[in-house]
Amino acid sequence: MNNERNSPKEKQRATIDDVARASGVSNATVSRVLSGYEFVKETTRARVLETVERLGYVANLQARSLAGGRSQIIGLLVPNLDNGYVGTIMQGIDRELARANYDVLLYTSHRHPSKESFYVDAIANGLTEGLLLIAPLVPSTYLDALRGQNFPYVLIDQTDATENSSVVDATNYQGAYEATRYLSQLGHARIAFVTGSLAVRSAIDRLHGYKAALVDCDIPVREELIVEGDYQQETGYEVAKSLLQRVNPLPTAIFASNDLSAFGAMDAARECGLRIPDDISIIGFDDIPQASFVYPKLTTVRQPLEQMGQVAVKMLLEQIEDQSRPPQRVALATQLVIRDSCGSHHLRGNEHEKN
Amino acid sequence: MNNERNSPKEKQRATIDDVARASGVSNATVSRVLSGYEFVKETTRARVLETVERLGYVANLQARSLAGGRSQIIGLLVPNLDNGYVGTIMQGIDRELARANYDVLLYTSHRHPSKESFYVDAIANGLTEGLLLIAPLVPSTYLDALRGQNFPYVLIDQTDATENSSVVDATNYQGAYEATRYLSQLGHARIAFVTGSLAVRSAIDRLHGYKAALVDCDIPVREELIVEGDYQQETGYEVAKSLLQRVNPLPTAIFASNDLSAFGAMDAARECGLRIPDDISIIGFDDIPQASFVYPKLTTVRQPLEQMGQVAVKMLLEQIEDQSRPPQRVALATQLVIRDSCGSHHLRGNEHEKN
DNA sequence: CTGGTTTTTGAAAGCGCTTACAATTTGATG
DNA sequence: CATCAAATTGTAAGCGCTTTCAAAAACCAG
Repeated sequence: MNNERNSPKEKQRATIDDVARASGVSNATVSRVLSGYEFVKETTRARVLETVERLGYVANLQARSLAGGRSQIIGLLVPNLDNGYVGTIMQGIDRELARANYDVLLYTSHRHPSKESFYVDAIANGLTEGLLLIAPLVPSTYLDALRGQNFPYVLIDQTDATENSSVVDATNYQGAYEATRYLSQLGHARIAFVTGSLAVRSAIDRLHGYKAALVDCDIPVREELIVEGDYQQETGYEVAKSLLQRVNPLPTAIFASNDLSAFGAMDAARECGLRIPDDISIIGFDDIPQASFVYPKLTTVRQPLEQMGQVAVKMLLEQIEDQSRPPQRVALATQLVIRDSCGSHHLRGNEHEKN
Repeated sequence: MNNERNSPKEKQRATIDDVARASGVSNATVSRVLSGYEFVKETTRARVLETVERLGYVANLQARSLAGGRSQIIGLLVPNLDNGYVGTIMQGIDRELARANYDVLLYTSHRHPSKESFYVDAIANGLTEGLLLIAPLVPSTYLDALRGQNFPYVLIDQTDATENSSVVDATNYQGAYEATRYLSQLGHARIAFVTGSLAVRSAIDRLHGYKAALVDCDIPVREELIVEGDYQQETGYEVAKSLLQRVNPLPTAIFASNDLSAFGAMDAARECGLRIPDDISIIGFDDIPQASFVYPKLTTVRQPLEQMGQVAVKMLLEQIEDQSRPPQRVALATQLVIRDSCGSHHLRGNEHEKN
């Protein structure tokens, strides 16, 4: 039974036919065994599996998916990778995907800044079965295209108020509301706010939450205390700095729309000689890993980032399974995480909370 | 010419045959046009391209790579994603890959903690043309397997002292040497050192560089000033804290093996009531994005992370092009980046450098 | 045993593309 | 205009797998 006619150089990888031959069945049977088809005799199944093991056979993905099977790959479009935000979401995505035995084809949204639609086309046309978009800055024409092809996708922390898309995000409005009320309860009345990029939905929601809470707490909304950032640390630093130099009297608290901005604000405050939280309280949003490692530890509104990733994957897989499933929107609850960066405004000095 | 027999539900995607038919040539010709084959008549090429455009045709990757073409995909194995380190390298990888029109299949190394070899098998067998491994913790059996298959791969910031592998890293020894000497020149003689995981090559090299510099500066190497970390911020915090509580007299400087550890050390120092850099200097390694945004801005040894990613990609692509190309090792130069976290030990007080 | 079911398998037709190899055109030369 | 080489295009054989469809085996009641 000598089927070895490999080239001398490199040993050929075993194909399904090799396995079939070696276990004395047809390739169809091997295929059935491998895809968990029900009606295969137990002994045959065992024999095939043994051969697979022995030959170290691994199915060729391209062939499999070409032939109509699944590629077991989903696409993931991310805006960047240099801070923990996206990474944390990806952690959740990865975990859930591993469970379902899927792999990830990674796309960075800045790659083809010009011909974006072509890009998405390529994604949807490639071997991915579905697409996950994290905080996409993509124009909605993108999504229209995907929807047009009935291609499964889920938005995570989405930008657009796109209808008809499945999306997972957090309760941005409520989170911001609570954070603001928390500051108010600590006695703060001059609460500055650093927004995110206002092109982005979450940023707007957080801003609304902030304002609503002020109103409910009988604190006037003062526009000069609201400055526009873009979720970047550096920008957070800059706008906070200029805010602190410009406004008089100083705010006693700064609410930054995300942790990165909050870090920037912390630096700005310190550079202005303000102690945190003694002279000024700072609160963030997201609770990225670094939040608990800056000094002082940042009080922030936690977004369940990992969980968001997981939920998104589940939704996507369901959609892949049943393409007719209507779009779903899920907003996961945020949670105020009290650490050390906020102090009471009544008890100024050093009696701020620690935990 | 009615070839439309699509199911009513979803519009079928155009295939190469559709394009061929629509432009009155054979699919072989279309294929030639698309793969840039030389001997195609200009007018034909134009006609085909026009049709491609019109039909919005995008080649099916699976089919293409099955048929022996390239998949234009490489695998990327990363240890984690929640700090900027890996992300920054990926930025470089992505940029270079985009240039060559490749995509990335992302693998996280923690996914199949048990059957790792199977995992790598699957990678090498899948549709990737090559593999990039960032700071892999993989046992060398992994690599043996890859090498056995003559599968192209490049290690970035590698763990093992594996021979016969292409690897890209930075001049860890020299970087650590310089940083230490810098501290010495500032007048420090009690310089503590927080290592990385000593299972990792870079950590060992940095430790060696530190020690060598001490020797060259006539400073005795004192083991009690060397504590073992693992490149994590939290661990950096813990070991630095216990160091500061244990050692007397206190070190006047801490050299942490990476920025994350340095951030941890900064927190620990502050909690011990030490001012940075007035009471204690802290220096890191890596220069991840956050380094310039912590307070005070971290003086550190810059690793050209993006560039490392780019170089690795170039090497990998070369290897894919010419599989017989022998492994290459490249160490990119590190560079001391002086910011605000180190002060002179002679001029204590507030005359530390700023830039 | 026999006829009818139910299980289990195999044969063969693609999936969409690349790539020899062969056929056809075109062009240049004598 | 015939001839030969070069340029251009078409034909057809897979790549490795899934999946009908139908045949072969196995099983059961009568």
